Amino acid sequence: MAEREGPGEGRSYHHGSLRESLIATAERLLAERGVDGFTLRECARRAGVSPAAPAHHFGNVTGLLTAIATLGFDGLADAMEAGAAESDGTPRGRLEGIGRGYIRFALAHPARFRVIFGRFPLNKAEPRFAAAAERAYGCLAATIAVAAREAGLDPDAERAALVVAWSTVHGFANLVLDGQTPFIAAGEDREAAIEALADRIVRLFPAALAAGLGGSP
Amino acid sequence: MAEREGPGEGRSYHHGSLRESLIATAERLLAERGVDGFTLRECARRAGVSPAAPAHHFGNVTGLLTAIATLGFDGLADAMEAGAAESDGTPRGRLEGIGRGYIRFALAHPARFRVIFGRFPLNKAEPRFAAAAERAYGCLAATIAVAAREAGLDPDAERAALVVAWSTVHGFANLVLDGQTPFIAAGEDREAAIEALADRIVRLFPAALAAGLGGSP
DNA sequence: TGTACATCAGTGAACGCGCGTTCACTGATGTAC
DNA sequence: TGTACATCAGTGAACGCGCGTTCACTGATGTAC
Repeated sequence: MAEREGPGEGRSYHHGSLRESLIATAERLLAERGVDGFTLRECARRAGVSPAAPAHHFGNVTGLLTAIATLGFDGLADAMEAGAAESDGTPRGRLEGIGRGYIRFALAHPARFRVIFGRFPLNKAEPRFAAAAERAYGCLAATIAVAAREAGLDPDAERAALVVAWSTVHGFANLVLDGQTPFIAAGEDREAAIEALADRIVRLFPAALAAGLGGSP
Repeated sequence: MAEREGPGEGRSYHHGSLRESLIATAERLLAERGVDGFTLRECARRAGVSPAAPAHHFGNVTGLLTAIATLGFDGLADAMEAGAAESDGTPRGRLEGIGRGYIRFALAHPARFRVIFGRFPLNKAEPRFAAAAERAYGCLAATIAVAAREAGLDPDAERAALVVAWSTVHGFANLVLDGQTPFIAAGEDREAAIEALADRIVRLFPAALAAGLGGSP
């Protein structure tokens, strides 16, 4: 993955895997410097390549970001499916599992997560991108649908359940990624606290949903 | 507020309220164009003023953003307090109220909300900014503390309750602001759907929290 | 009520910079015969 | 197995642009006497 960053040492004329290398570099740059500070030239520089090289693979900056976003939606769907597969297989267990997967993915791949949900210029008509986005959302919706059927929710309540579940994991991921964690004490082990909180959130929300949605006026 | 945008028509040499005008312009620009597309020069241009003028009021771009963020935290605290004041006054009611206020603020002032939580360059040591930030967080924490005491939560559970509540409203606000609302049908009245969902979320979460947190292993 | 003068709040030209993209090019690769 | 040649994947210089900030300046305002 970091195979050919920085110029020099044994370069041949052809890079060999510039496409992948540029994506990896772009992700690192986004994670480090945020939305600003991300430039195509800087990506090229870090990949040890001339500023014109990326155009051969991505056309322009939107193309590169769209490639990252596609990886993002696919990875998000994978992570949610993996989370569901780890669960006990019950509708609630699977709901908990996709929540776990969602948070795990966001924290493991901040750049992909941000590119998906921030308002970056993306080529949303690109077929692989559109397919990946639909797959990720479909995974969430299907899992909620099963849990909602089990809980006997009407369509309005089902939609509210989806929005609450999604909002909760999405909000938590964003707060952590944006460093908005005043609830973690100064001396505390940050990593451990985040993991424990994620676990509590995720164990909580399917039960809370079913309970709360059942009996509200 | 839009009193003196665009040059011409009756300008005197002195603007009169350039500071306020620049803040308003910057917010509009941020809401329109997002993080990129926001530049100090464009603000000055829209305020009908030379590119050097903002420096007299804000020093530099970080100063302007910090001023917006200060308004943001103060407005967020105000909105939460107003939400709590509208409630029935019970701990759960007040918790529901601050959630309502949080969402209301975020949707009404997208730029302020984003500047607070995005990773913009801010002068966090600026006293008024720091005070506003602390006030907003304090409002959330105090309301949760009362509700947690009533529900008999231990400190770990109280913290989880805070994080869940905050995450939920924060996540919903972000999804809506980022246009990530595939759960709203194409033909549907978007405004109305968002309001109805916000209402359901907010009515749900205090009850769900108390129920869910009580009996988890 | 006037007047001198300090201070405030703007101007506009200029700076150096890094950006995305284009262009004609060239070295490397792979394929047809 | 060789060889001609098309295609691929890079180079590096150049373009025009808009940016944040600086600078010396000037018009307007407000205050002391």
